[in-house]
Amino acid sequence: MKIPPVKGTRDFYPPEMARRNWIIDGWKGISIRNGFEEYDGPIFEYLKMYQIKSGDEIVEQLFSLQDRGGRDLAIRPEITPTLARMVNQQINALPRPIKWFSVPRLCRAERPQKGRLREFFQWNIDIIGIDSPEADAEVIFTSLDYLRRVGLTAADVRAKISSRRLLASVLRGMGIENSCLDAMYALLDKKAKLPADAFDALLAEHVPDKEQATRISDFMALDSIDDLQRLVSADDDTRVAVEQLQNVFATLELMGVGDYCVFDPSIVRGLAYYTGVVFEIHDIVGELRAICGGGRYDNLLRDFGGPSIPATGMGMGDCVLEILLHQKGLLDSQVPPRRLEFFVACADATLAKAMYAVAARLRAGGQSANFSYKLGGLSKQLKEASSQNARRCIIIGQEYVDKQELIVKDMASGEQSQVHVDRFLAQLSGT
RNA sequence: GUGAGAGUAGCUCAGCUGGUUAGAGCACCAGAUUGUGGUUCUGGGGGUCGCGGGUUCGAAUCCCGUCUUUCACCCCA
Repeated sequence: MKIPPVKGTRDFYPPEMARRNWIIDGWKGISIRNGFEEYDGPIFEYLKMYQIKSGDEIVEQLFSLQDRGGRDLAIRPEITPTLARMVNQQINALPRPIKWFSVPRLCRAERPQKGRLREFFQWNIDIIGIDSPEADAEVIFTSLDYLRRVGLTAADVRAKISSRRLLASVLRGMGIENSCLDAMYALLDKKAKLPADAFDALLAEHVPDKEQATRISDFMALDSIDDLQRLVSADDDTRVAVEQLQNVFATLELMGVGDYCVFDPSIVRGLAYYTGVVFEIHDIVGELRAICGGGRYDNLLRDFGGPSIPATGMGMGDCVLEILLHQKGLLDSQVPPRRLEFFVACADATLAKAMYAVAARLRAGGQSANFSYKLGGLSKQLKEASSQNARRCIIIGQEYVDKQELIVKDMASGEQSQVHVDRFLAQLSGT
């Protein structure tokens, strides 16, 4: 019976595994050089944990199960709740600031489409315990630091930055009721996806007052925070939000990634827990869904039963990133190919015992080494060595029987030399 | 959950308005090559044409259903 792979999952054959490792190793390396420490949690949690902030609709998007004790569990669709739980658990013992990263494997029972699968990896970085805009800037910087590192320039990607706090105060300043804010967020979030006239039509539907709609539309058209003052009445709340954003942009400029960044009021982000700065990084054409997104969530730890501690963070999935890197020719050109240090071959089947022994001695010395199971001709063995991308071939022939000497062949240049086996191994471990 | 497209070898695909034994390239295996690889040449294995039903003398081809997949909508932590 042939069993197909599960919908929305991927098999990682060696070439795909090499890509995945390259991406994940890159994430980890960038996290560490930006001063983050790695953590992880279990791949399932209580189902309740994901209902706290998102309600029951989210349950349909979860892979949930009941264990034998009747506990309702869910495979993690995100790691932020786990992070909140872990931090709350040891909050008094943890030195601040908490700068942590993780690369969890996540599952969501959504219908798969381009850049979205049911199982994926997501790089998460979070800074907990700091409420200043510099922390938001650092999260954005670290995201860009990775993208820059893998070869994406300001001509390829754009960090679009806004603020929930700004949005709320501006909309309130325009006379939108507090109770309508969530509906407005959902609407404004669609702006980038819709043609201009379709958006205006939708806006008119939700905001019957023409003047109000025009002001919102004008606000949404801004691409610089400096132009903001002219359009909105600068009450205290707005002023603070603007200052924070200016601070974020100034810091990003100082850190050298200013040209990647732009103010974009249409960045709202889906879920309700964001409280301040929010951002998404997109491909510049806007053809793909967001490469990553994040922002400030100052209430989440409290919502999970802990003290009120500010936090800001980001998540970047591997699916969209991989599509973009592939499109830009930055994937296969950078993923390291399979490499084997040594392939040990023998000129004659009677020398096989020596071949195994030499291969084992190489391995004991920390070198990767293979040999052929088929004791065919030398030509066959070299062919196999070639297909495994071996750097050097060790050929065991009559010289080995006579004088314990190996032939060492450099596969790139074709040059070969003859050397005593003990001296060769000693040289290898010496360097 | 809604809508549209696609399923032929491991992969990318060809296969006319239904007609003998279903093809190519790449990949894989073997030989040319019994002490020297990458190139080349020759040969080989591999298919219940997604599955089930229907129409027909005859179906990879037409019809219905179903599954899978891709894309879009909803949603997007």
